[in-house]
Amino acid sequence: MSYKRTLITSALPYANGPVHIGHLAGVYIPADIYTRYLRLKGEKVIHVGGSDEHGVPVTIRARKEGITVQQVVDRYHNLIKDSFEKFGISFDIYSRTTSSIHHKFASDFFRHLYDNNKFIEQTTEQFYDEETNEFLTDRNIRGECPYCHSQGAYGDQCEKCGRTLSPDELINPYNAINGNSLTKKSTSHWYLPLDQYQEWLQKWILEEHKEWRPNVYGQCKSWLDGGLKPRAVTRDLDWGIPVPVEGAEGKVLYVWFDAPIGYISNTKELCDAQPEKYGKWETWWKDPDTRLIHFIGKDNIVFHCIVFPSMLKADGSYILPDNVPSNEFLNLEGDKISTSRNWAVWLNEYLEDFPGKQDVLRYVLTANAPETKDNDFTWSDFQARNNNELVAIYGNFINRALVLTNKYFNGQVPAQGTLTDYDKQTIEEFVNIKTQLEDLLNNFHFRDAQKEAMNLARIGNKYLAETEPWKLAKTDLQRTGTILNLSLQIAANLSIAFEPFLPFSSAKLRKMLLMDDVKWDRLGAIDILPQEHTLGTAELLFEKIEDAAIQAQLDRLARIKKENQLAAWQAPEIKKPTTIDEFDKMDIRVGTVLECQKVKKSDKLLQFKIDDGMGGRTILSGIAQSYPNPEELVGKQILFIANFPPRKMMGIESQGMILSAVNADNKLVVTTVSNKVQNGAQVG
RNA sequence: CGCGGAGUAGAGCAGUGGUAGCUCGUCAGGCUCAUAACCUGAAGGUCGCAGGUUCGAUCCCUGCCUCCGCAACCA
Repeated sequence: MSYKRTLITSALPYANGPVHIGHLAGVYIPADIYTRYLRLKGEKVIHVGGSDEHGVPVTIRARKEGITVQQVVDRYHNLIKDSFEKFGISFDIYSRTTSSIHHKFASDFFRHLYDNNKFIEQTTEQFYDEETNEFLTDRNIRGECPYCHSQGAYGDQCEKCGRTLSPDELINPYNAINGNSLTKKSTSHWYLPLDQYQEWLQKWILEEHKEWRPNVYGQCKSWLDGGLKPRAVTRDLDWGIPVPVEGAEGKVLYVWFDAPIGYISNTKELCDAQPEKYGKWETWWKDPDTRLIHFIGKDNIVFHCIVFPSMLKADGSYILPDNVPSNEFLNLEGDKISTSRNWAVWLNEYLEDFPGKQDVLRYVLTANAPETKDNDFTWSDFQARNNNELVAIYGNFINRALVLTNKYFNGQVPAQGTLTDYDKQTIEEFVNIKTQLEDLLNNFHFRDAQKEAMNLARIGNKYLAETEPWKLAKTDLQRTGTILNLSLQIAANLSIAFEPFLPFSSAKLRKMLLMDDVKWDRLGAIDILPQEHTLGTAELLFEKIEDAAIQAQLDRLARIKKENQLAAWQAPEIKKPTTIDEFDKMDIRVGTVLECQKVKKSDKLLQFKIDDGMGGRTILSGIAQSYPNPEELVGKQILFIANFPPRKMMGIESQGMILSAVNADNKLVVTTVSNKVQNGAQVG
């Protein structure tokens, strides 16, 4: 397969929140590694990205926060763009779907298909809110479930009984956002008849792209086997790109129709701005010598492999994706990453907490990339990979080589004398690194490729350990020089090999080596640094990350988890009906805590001494785990049941039961009175 | 319900119809130039469960279990 240029796209992040490590691991780091790799090889390549700013969720968010939709997308577009820049995600252009170029382009794209009869028009009855003048999506309609009759079932599914529903089945449907009741209104939309592309897609994907990753291929096969149906490409909304057809007021292009067109319009924006550098946008999208690669997450497979190619095919003048490397998902500390639950490591926050450590996150996310299945990100793994791999293996090797050179050769590259058999054996181990890396990178195996690069540092450490130049320096300075020369050549190789993965560190290393140029072709060579070349100032390539920094992150997550638990809490169901007579049998009293301490050898029991106004009593209560400092209860007036029969626990007699509330986190909270009352006062 | 992906050493992950691998962690030894880093070696697995095909299955087939996605502000 030969090609002249490569067009790389990264999934457009939705401008409804900051980006997090899942986005980075799933899409942007692999895309960036691949882009940097091709650039390093001197190939023609552009990397196109941008924010997806249409669709319903941004409008909901704006309404919730009382700001305009434009303000929402501006805020997050800028935040996202800034995060990408700081992490070195090297886009040639990062634009947005609200740009005027995109609006015009997407509009023209639609119109062109429309004029060529590529759409079918269908009229359906849909639920409508007369007050807000809007049609509702299935998910925003709620009502009574027709099967289990629970309230609040969604238009697509009942949470209670799990049945799949359609909005028509709901009893008394209402708007989930404002509670308004709904009426039915007919509306017409344009559909892309995917069924007409079925046969063509089957041949194109199932026969001609068997090399796609199993998850991608399998997902496509599943959709194709199920039979494709026409898919709506317009929506009744006021936020988006107006449908460029007479009489289509109030309708916009469906966000999934306009977003991928953003890849094209952003390319156009780039090329129009710098035609001398990038040429014509059509070259990137219509010349069969261009190779198109989409980097996406697994939730986007169907749109990039089925829908968008069908759109391009419908137009007829575009090339199609050559590969769609899709990653699975990254979890965080065992739980699914979630924007709404704030369960994420946000890039903007990471940059504040770990300034200058972008490469550490890049390294960890690549080392543990979810290439074949969902993976887990943990902070302890993050720390371990930094301290044990980046610092101990890579950084340490560089430091050893430089310190030794400074010590014995005043920071000048010594001459490479006669090579011993062991030298040759070592060279043999990494001379093929270029081919190995290329094989892995060409096939999108970034995790393995990075491991291969790290292996070079291991080879370096081993070489120093075996040859022991610090000993030889006393007897044979010439041999010492050869060893250090070779070590420095390995260091120079490392800066090239890691360039796609850890661009900031590679630049830093080149500065330390005063190595001005980096060429992929030189990878594997042992004469990158010339004899007597003067090295720059040595500094540490990576720094250790202390436990305290990791603990701070874990504490933050624990706090969020607790907040979520409280937010998600629902009151338990009311018990069976009882009577006032039953209640009256309980003699509930107020008493003041005189003493409170843990019962020895018990995990759960606290021993209370209570002033009950009748000479005092001892009560045991199983709440020790909720009160690590029991003395804080001393002096409080609490409620207790006074007429339970005494009961021995852990050898102590308990004369009653203290009343506690069970909180959302299952912690028990002792009940008390709002004003001071006499001890022994009755409650009823 | 269905469809797709996944389940392999304490942790995180590769891999293959024929002796099960990598990184980290653990343990032992070596080294001391280096950010107490580095090097060598060892221990540690009925490859989710149950059947089947095969001379032989972790791999292929069937069934089941669990997790994730398709499908709620998600890459």
